[in-house]
Amino acid sequence: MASGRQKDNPPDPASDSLPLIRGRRATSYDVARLAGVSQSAVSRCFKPGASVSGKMRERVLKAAEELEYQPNAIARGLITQRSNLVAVLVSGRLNLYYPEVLFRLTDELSKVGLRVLLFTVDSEDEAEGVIEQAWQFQVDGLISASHLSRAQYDLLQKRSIPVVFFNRYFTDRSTNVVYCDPRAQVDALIERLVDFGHRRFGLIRGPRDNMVGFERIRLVTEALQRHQVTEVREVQGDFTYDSGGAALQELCADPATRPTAIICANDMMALGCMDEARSVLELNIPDDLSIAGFDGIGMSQFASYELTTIRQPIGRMCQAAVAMIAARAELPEQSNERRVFEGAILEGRSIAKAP
Amino acid sequence: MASGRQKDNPPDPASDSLPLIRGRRATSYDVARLAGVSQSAVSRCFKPGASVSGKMRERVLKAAEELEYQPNAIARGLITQRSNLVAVLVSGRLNLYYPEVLFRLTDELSKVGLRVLLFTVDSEDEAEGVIEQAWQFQVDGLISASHLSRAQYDLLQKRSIPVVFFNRYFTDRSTNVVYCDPRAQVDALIERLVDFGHRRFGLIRGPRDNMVGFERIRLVTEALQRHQVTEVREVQGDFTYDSGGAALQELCADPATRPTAIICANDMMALGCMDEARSVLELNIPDDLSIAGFDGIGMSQFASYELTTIRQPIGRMCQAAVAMIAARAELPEQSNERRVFEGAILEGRSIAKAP
DNA sequence: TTGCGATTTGCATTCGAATGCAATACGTCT
DNA sequence: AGACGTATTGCATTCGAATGCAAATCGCAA
Repeated sequence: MASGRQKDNPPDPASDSLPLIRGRRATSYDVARLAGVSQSAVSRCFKPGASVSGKMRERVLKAAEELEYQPNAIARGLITQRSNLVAVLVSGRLNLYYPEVLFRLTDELSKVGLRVLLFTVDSEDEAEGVIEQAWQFQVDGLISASHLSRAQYDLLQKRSIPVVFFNRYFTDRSTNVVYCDPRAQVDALIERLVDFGHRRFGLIRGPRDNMVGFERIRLVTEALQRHQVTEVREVQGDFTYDSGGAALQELCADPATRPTAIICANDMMALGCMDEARSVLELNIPDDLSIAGFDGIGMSQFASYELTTIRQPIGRMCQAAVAMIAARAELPEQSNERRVFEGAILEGRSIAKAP
Repeated sequence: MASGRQKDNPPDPASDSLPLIRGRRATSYDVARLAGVSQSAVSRCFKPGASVSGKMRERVLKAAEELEYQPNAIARGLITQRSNLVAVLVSGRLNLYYPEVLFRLTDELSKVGLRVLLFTVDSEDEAEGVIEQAWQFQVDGLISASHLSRAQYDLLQKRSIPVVFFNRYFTDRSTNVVYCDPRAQVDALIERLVDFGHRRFGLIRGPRDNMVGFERIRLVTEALQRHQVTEVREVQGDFTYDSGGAALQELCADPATRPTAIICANDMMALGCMDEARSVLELNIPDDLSIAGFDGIGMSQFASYELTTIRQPIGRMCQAAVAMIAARAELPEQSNERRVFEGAILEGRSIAKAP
């Protein structure tokens, strides 16, 4: 055994012990010593607006480079009370919508010097642990693309951890939130479908606790009412591909009264729907059945689908979320803000005249 | 109002300063004072194997609960030299293969008490910054599902940051790596295709610097040679959906000699291929053209595709990667290890007898 | 050369938890 | 009761960088 075997040469005092195990890193003291200045000076050279003379900065940076010194973010965080970490919470690992968001958020955060501490949850109660972890790591904020219970949210509030919800909002509390309001596009879409002669509609909802999904369907319902469309049936989905197919089956149980147009609360279900329609019900899209969705995920535009959908401006939404969280990391006690973006219709080939 | 209203018995000297701004968190000192013990005792109560009597533990935990104390991971990291952070580096935001991996890795890491610091890169030179950041945050390890240059890798080595590559390997260095060897499945697949009468093959490569993609195509090529298949054409792709379609066009430029079977270095290109074949070339899959891929991403099994592909056991691979990084976070100087997993053929409906 | 204000620099302390070592407390045995 | 061994506990220090304040230095004018 060769390990644990280096404590037998105690003579040397303290200074030249650099060829160390476990790659001991240079500290600001090491740099200070090499440059012949104080540790504070080193610290200042790495702080943007600090008062340092050009000469000093030069010497320190040279020494730092020589030792490959990089400030220790952990130690810095301890003293400044700012970790520069932002917890990002995503759920729905099954929903390919989140990866796009996640990557964008990561990019935007890194542009403002914040790092992503990633958490994933399947169920709501897992969020409990996430909050504890985030708290332990002193995150400067939390961006949640997932549901948080009222109690969980209150806990974050009490600990003054800024929270921004991404595409989630709630009726039981006021929060910071970024989302997309598809009202105008829904109206346009429904108008077009009605003009195309559709009179029987099927709507596929999202999971029950999801306000965004709920709201989308509500907007659709209202628009349909405005057009005096009465034959509207809603069925429940859960945002997954499979649930889209299952929901379609439900809607088409009686072929005589099956809808001629289907609106899904998200794209993934719409894809499931299209596939089920084609491969099981042997319907032609869009000739036999029109289908539309929400989100505008990349896949929806694959040649097999070319889904007509209402896209969210994900890029701008991510920027907004990051701007909001960054501002609150800086100045925690800002009032809540809602940033609402317009959607846009992404023209596909999944809707047509009613058969 | 019943809250925040217990400071009107002022006799005690310094202890009642709790209703603080900016949600000042309780520290181990606060807990110690409340429990009437030393700070060290508190610390020990939160350390698994420490020497604490039952009585003490009980008192401390009660006080901790009352103050909602949670140890500060940042401070702990500073003294223990262990951040419990693992950097995870993913690229190819366009490739839906990574999200699945990312979510699995996150899960597995959290099971062993490690948190994910997420980094995304588009190009290789961005990795430079990632390494600096990871270093600043004292990560205990790095799992890379992305390419790292030799120099970048050496830098990590020098700093003794353990690295595990996920599905990436290199010829110019020995590393820790987890990957899937599809040899057996490639052989079986090619044998089947040849039995089906295919004699003209098209292969779509991955990006040039990607050894995994290269190796896949190499295995295919060798298997074909063993079967005396000589009409094999390779074209270049970059793992994206679009590049799959473009590559197919290239392969089918001359309809007379177009391949009857196509093997793509990943699923995403295979999907692009299928869509291009159907919607532009008006070919039937699998009757006119057989297509196969690699990875086994979720989408490949959507009804529109039902791709025959060679799946990687992502779950086990993620577990392995996490186990490797966790072990090396504990004991850094372990020798490099390669964990190789078998693939599995995922039966779809995208291959058939040659036309 | 002296003096005064404006910069720079260093000193000393701080953040919150972990831990080696010494000091207790506890238990057991004679 | 006395002696000794073990299990707990507390003290003091440490990790690495940031920062308020005081000391030192500089520039410039009189």
